[in-house]
Amino acid sequence: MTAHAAAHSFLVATPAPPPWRPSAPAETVELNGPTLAFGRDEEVFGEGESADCVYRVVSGAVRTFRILADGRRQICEFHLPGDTFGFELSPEHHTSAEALGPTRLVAVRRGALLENADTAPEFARLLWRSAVADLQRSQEHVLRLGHRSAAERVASFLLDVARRLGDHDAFDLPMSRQDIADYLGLTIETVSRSFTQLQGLDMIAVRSCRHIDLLDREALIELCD
Amino acid sequence: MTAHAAAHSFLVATPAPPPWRPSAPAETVELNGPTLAFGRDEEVFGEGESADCVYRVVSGAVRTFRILADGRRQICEFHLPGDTFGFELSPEHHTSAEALGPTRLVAVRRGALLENADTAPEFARLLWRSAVADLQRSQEHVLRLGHRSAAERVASFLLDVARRLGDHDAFDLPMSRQDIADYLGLTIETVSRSFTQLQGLDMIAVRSCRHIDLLDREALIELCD
DNA sequence: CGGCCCGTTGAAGCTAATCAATGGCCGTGG
DNA sequence: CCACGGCCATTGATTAGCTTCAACGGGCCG
Repeated sequence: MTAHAAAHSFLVATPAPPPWRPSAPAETVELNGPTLAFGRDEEVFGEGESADCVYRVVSGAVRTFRILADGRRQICEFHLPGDTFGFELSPEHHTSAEALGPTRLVAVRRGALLENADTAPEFARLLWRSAVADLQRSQEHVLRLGHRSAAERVASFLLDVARRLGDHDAFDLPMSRQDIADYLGLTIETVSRSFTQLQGLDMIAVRSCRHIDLLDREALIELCD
Repeated sequence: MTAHAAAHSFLVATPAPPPWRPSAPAETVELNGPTLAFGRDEEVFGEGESADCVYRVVSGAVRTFRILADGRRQICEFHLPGDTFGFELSPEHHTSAEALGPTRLVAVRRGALLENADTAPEFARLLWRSAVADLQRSQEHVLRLGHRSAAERVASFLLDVARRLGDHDAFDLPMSRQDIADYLGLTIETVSRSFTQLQGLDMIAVRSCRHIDLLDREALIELCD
């Protein structure tokens, strides 16, 4: 159904030479292979489509989401460079995925983990860690949504995005206010007011819509635990 | 630190004889081995403790949660019979886990997936599917929390628990109202009012605090998509 | 320069939180 | 067996915060 479906069959991912070390903070194994390119709002996969592959973000960003019966959109997760997404139990995806802007992805066939466990253990380990990492991001998102005020959700969101983009104090948000609202379970107006509020408290500076400076990380962390 | 820590070293999990079939709805591979017994509110593991094992629920139920700085408790997930929990990237657990009532668990050493991928592929596949299932439950929970009213959250929660307990119209909730509130990001009063409201709409019957009848599944499903 | 899209700001309404009190179930002890 | 006490759940009244509806502003592109 999707334009890139035919490309999947010859996509490969090979383990890199250095051995895996348990304490290494950065990935020591990389996925290589041809990348798929997507433009802004372009669909990677749709809800109900066959889930043949999982995807690793090389550059850009992706949202996975579901459209509810009343038309509201809930974004399950944003996937940033290094993240892997699309893990499914069933043969079909139960979310849709779209690129936020120009994005490059590597696709990996489902089942590659178990098939390669003996011949390429580092590769299997990487896929395993990717799935567990995806699980942990989802659990953190639950903590972000449960019984928390709008400002707390936005503060937690900004700290999370900053960390995942390299942990700098200044960064560009890859997503719109509407995306953030649909991610945090708020309205676009409430998100906007929360940005203004955090700026008034000198915790952040909003240099432009997308460009954020974290001025007081301690205060932001305290705000959301 | 925990009372059962010494037992972990000799816990085993062996694949069952029947071969794995992709389309089988029920698990065709089972984890066997000694079970750990827990009483009501007893701790399985605590936040920050070493994460040596993952756990499969044999009977009873478990909550995983975090205590926030202001004292509020966010329950990340309830784990019912057949569910596996405790997957971690880091060497330590980042949530705590407690039994809701009398509960039996099987513990599986971390790394058992990759170690056994060649010698016991069905077992490795089961662990892999368990982790992905845990991920999917977490993602469904995000959908349950994001931008939904109290009644919608409770309806979705009841349908989910009913399905996971065998999909009968009558069942007993293994958790208290406070547990439900901390799971759905609501207060205990709002949860109680939502139960009353759903009962007034003849969608459910609350025979006792814990015993629920689903009277109109269609309406409940429509309420929460 | 003009139009459009996205984000921000303002005012009013509504939902859930909070504060407070009552009711019901169950264990213990009289 | 019944009485009492404690815990949990329910219900009521008020408050706070988010949503909704509406208007304005500012950047970007034709």
